[in-house]
Amino acid sequence: MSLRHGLIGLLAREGPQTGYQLTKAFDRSVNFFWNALPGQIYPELARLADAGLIRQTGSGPRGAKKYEATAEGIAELRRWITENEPTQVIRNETLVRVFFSYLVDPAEAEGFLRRLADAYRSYLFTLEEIAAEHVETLAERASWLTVDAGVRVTRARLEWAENAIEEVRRWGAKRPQGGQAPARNPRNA
Amino acid sequence: MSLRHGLIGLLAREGPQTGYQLTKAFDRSVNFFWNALPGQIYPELARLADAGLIRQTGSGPRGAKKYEATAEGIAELRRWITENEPTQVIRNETLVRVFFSYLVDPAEAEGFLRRLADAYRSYLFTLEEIAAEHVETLAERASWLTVDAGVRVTRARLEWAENAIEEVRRWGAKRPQGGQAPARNPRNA
DNA sequence: AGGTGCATGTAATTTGTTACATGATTTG
DNA sequence: CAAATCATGTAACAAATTACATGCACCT
Repeated sequence: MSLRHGLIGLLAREGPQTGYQLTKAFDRSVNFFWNALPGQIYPELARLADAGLIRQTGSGPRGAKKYEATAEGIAELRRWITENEPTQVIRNETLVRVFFSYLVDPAEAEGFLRRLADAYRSYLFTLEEIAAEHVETLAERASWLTVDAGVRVTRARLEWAENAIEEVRRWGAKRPQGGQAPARNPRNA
Repeated sequence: MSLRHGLIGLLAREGPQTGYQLTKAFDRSVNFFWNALPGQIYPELARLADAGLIRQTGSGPRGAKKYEATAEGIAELRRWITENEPTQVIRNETLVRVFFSYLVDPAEAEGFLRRLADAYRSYLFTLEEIAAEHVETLAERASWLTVDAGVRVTRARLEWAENAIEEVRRWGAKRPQGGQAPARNPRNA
């Protein structure tokens, strides 16, 4: 689990924050590679404070609690960053769909891939803009590395999708295989 | 959630199976992009049967239940494959580590990236072997597309990691920033 | 016949999502 | 001051992981 480490890290990186500020900070940075919603962040902050990895330093406007990372929290974060790689979780819904896409009308599969390619293109554009921003501190350089990873991977995915569209177009001639013939109009299914 | 769809799909693709056979089939195919353990698969099969998306057709050796996909199940799978893309979940622990890697000794960060690059290299090798296998049916072609996605993305990640190693080497000269100075020997932390 | 591993499953726990409740602040 | 929206949180639920229990089947 890296939500806890992401939270400690953001506190270490950007100073004392309230839960709300952290959800915003998540959106702007870590959220590119780790999603988290308020409903998970608030309880996790309470648990982290219990565990002594973060500490409440004061209060914000409306009963808000400001937290900061403790030395123990930062030590734990450091330990986690360099610990042995756990067998990593792979969870890619898109590829599950593609794996079974031979079951649907090739035109629908193609449409799906086109929408996907569009999404990759616009995401790539966003990432490239961020990657072009000026970078100075070590923290910014580390952050830039994650953006660069996003750029390279998204580029690869886009090229893949464009290729896959061509491949699926070639399926157009044949009937889809397996199971019953797909409904031409899914609304009636 | 695509576990349920993965299970229906494997039953549709490879005929009636027991839970155990499905966990094996998972390992060989879908597992490359969607992890699932027996502890999740068995209960899910029971739920799918309840919902009428799969059906028990017979029994295997030791009280094992053989399932097959029903027409309803396949219809649901088709519907899901082409439905509008849900805002996709991003969850990449590696990048969380890299984002905060400026907190640790650059030598440790470099070591982490080197192990990562090694893992990518051997994974890439595996995928390239699979991609070179002979492909014939539509189902195999769809499967090949997912392997090709893996190859391209892993190649991009490997190139990224090799680049990132060079970048992190440049950090070596400077002190790590933020928080307290990292312990040189994490065992004493 | 007894030991080993195969195969199926359950239970407890953790993690993550969704929906909602509440009050505080700002804006018109 | 009323309406909108900001901000914090909880509760109910769903999904996923881990650890474990059980018993069959095969081999020697």
